Amino acid sequence: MNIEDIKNEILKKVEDGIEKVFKEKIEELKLYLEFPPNVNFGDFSLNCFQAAKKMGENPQKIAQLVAKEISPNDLIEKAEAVGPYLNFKVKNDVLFKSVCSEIITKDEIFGNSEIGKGKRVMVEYLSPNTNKPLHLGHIRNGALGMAISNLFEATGHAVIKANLINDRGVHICKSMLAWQKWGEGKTPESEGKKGDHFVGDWYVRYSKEAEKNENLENEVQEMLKKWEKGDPETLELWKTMNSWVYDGFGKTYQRLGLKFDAFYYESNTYQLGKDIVEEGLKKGVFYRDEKGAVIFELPEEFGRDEKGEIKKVTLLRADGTSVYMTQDLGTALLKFNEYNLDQSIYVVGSEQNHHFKSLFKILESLGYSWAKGCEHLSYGMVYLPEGKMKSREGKVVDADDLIEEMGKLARKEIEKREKNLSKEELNSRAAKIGMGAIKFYLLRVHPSQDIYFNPEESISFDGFTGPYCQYAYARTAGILKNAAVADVALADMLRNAFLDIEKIDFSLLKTQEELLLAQKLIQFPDEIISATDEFNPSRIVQHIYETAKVFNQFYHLHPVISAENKELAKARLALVKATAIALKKGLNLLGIEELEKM
RNA sequence: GCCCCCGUAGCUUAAUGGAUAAAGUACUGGGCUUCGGACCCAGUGAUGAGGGUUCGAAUCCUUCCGGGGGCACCA
Repeated sequence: MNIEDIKNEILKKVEDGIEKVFKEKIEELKLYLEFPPNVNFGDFSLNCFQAAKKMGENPQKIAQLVAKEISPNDLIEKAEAVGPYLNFKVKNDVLFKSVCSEIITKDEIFGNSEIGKGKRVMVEYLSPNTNKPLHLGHIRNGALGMAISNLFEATGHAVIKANLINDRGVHICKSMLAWQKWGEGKTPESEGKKGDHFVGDWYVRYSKEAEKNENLENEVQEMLKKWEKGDPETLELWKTMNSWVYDGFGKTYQRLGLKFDAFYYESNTYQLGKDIVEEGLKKGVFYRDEKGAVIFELPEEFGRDEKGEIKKVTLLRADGTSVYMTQDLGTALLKFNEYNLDQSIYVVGSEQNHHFKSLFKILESLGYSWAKGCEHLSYGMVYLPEGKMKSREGKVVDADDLIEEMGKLARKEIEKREKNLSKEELNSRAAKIGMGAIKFYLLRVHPSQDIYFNPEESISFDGFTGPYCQYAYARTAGILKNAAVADVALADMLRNAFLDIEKIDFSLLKTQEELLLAQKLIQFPDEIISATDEFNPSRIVQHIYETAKVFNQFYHLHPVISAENKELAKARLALVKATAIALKKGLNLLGIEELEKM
């Protein structure tokens, strides 16, 4: 019997009870079980408010009368009405056996579901510009993008992770112009610099020079026109500098554990965008204004501008050059054409809420039926202590610097505890712990929440942090490893991968900590589904943290290997194994690696 | 001017309209003869202000106060 079976069986009892007492058609009530907020309320609970509303009955009365109908059996120990709630306590041995054997049998696929089976989803994330290195905001975006992709995969969707590279435009021309003017033929190689940082330096140089020289702006516009016309020299420079950037980005992706299945380049999609604009003109969805620019009028729901006029979006400048929106139209169509998507998710900051709302409205107005599958996963800004990050002013937390810094701190902590580690082992552990801390810190709050980056808190390894959860996992690994050498019977069980789990006497598990732990494990699969539905990985963060916390409490009070007797040791070992699997799964969903030793 | 988001403990956050508002951090005090102390236990401490809807509001509506983001030819 697995967890789903238990829930279904309880629900069946409830439905039978309601049918008997109230003669109601239970199909229309759509009953479902919840998890009570407190261990003392049992393992599962039915909130009677919903049913009461539909039945026109008093929720207390429903809870009480139905409770009387449900007598204890070999599954249910107690059904109890507490106010408007109907709480269920499942027999401990059934509960522990179900959860442990299900998790251990499923192992890596524990928590997975098939609710998204047959659905194709694209997650576009990161989407960097090729004029400067990645910064803290990109790390948040990358962490979110990977976590969301992992969640959709775990719920059975076919996921395509896409990176839309913003490789053209004025901003790119700025670094190109600066290098052309003052670069003296230098390269990342000649300067011993990572390519993206090298190019970024020229972007900063441009901004500084432009303050003194207004004419530079015109030169940049000239360069952009030359680029759009396909001037060979300009294209050559563009290709060279972009290749330096990609080289640098590749290294950062690897450090961050970011993966992509598809790359889109705006230099490839803006032409398609222009075609769509032409088509929209013909259909009369857009119009040309007196200057010659192509315009879309937003509907009333978007509000009015300061003059009280309807709001507009420019789709093509009067000189025929494309804008951001032009490119996004092209890319959107390309995505759906190439991958036959059901859903297309854009992981982009909340400052672009208006842009994406407009984009989706335009696609809908053009009559694309797939437009309703477009969704903006909007996330909050990352603020530095001094204010918003501004790359033009060099006020950013550089991604590579931060990763390096976190690795250093983790290394220091490891060396405090364990000397004489090989350099490879030390660096490998430090990288996992450092990255775990950053990702956890950025994912632990709701995506829409702005983050005020607190350097001290972000580098902490104590409390509600990634390393805390990794540490709990390392403890489970320690127990499993030690059990294998300490005791023949336990070693046998581990070697057989708990094949004889049926013989374990789970009725020996009686403590509150063991029960709390089992409840956290039971709730995990539902959390994965909710986190996916809500586009909210912080639910997983919260849940694995709570699991780790309960495990630490259990660990502190109840010895496993040296338990009072061998049978109890076996049961606890199975619970530890199940916890290990769940913690690893949770961390991996967040893109955080687990460690056997820290 | 208009639109959107936010305001919970000193600080950072949590809570499908539902059970005693939950954690971390900071502060105070306690815990290693034990499978790893990056740990565990205890204490102090909160829904910006007013009005409304509801059996029930941190959550919905409204006014005010405070903070952030956005408002076509930047991305």
